[in-house]
Amino acid sequence: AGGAAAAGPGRAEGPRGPGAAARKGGSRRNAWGNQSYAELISQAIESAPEKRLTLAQIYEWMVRFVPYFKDKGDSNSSAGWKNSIRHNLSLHSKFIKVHNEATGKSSWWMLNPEGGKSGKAPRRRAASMDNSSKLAKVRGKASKKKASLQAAPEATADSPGSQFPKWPGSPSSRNNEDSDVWTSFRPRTSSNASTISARLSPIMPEQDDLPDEKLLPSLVYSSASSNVPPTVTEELELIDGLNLMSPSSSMLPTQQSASGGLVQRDSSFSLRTQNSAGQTSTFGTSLFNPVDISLQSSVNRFSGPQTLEALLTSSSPPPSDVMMTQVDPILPQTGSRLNSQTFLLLGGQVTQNKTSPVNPRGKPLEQQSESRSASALPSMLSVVASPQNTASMPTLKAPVPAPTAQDRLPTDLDVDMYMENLECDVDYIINSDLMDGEGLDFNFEPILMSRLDP
DNA sequence: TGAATTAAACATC
DNA sequence: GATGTTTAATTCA
Repeated sequence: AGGAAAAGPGRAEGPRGPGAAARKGGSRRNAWGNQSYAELISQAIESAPEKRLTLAQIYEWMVRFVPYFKDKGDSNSSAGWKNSIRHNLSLHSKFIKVHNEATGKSSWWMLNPEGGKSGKAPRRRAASMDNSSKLAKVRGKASKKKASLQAAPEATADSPGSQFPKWPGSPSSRNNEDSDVWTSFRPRTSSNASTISARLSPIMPEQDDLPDEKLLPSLVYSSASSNVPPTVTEELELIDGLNLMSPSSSMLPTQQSASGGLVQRDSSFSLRTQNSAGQTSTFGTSLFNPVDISLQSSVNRFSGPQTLEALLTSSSPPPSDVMMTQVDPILPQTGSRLNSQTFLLLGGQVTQNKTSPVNPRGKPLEQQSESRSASALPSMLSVVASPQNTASMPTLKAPVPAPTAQDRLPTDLDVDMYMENLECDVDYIINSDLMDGEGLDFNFEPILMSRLDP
């Protein structure tokens, strides 16, 4: 769940598993550290407010945030690793490709909300297929691909999951684009597609009842880009007629977070710029890491206990430091600092960075900064730091201790439950207030019940 | 043995 | 040429 990043696994717990990699004190698994390409990619995507990046942006991210690739951005030295990046994107089901009609360029790559495990796509491993079966199983890749990419979305309407609901809120989503935003899941993930789309709905418990608390964040969010003009609201509503509608305005800072992760408005803290191609680049903020992600999730879901606590008690001190981080994003000069920060996140490779105050690329940051350096400002905290999220800022201070089995002791649990209740209530309230009931059936009952169920 | 890296063939735009 | 998909060889835990 939660894609690579979020969910438990967060990574392919392969033999080299999470642990191995990250902890393997000392030795690095790869030249850049212990993270796998898939993890790096996941982080890159996660770092984008919209949780999606084009291939080129992923490359960029690598070059900017992973020292090892810093000097390997040129075409000469990049062939290899870029090939690997592409290979990984295609190979792992945790990455999904979303058609990018807006720019007419490459697709967006996102994390599969389904998690896709780090693993291999369902399809993969046709390993020992003979040619004939291979061809058959290729699922008419070529043709189909083309069809899916060019034909109207509804083309495959019947094939379960081959379709994806409109995807509003693309960073670059301009009104007209929104309507065209659709995804074309590769056959590989088609089996999940329906599920995925289903998950867009805030309440998607049925699907696999999994208490997968972390699924949502990664997907649900983007619909919300706050830059989506009110007029777009209707479109948003198309998606399951749920949560997506709030964006227009209404959401108040606190409400946002209160909406229980159903709608994450990130634009507020995302840095978004347009490059020459007119393509909007948004990068993000919260950089990586399962931890960070979970943090994000928590935030979205009302920030979890701590925040709530803070809210309720209003005793938590305004995280001034947080503010600072939030600010940094503006400057290019933060490059070095950034990097170190980044690195911290990148699997604890602090060593490497720390020592090398990186000057983010010899070249004038400006250009990049101009168009995307924003990305760089991975003030991992920004997510919460945004003014809008002020309320939840405190969360940062207490970097969510990944809930361990122990943490999940009754007591905490109770608190969580309590929180969750609040979350739902708030949600309910918000929704009712903002949506006039409009026949939207937000029935949290089941959820609550099940959660409360001892 | 499976996950991951790397290389490369091949297709599409 | 960039982007994507696949296959295969190889390494590693």
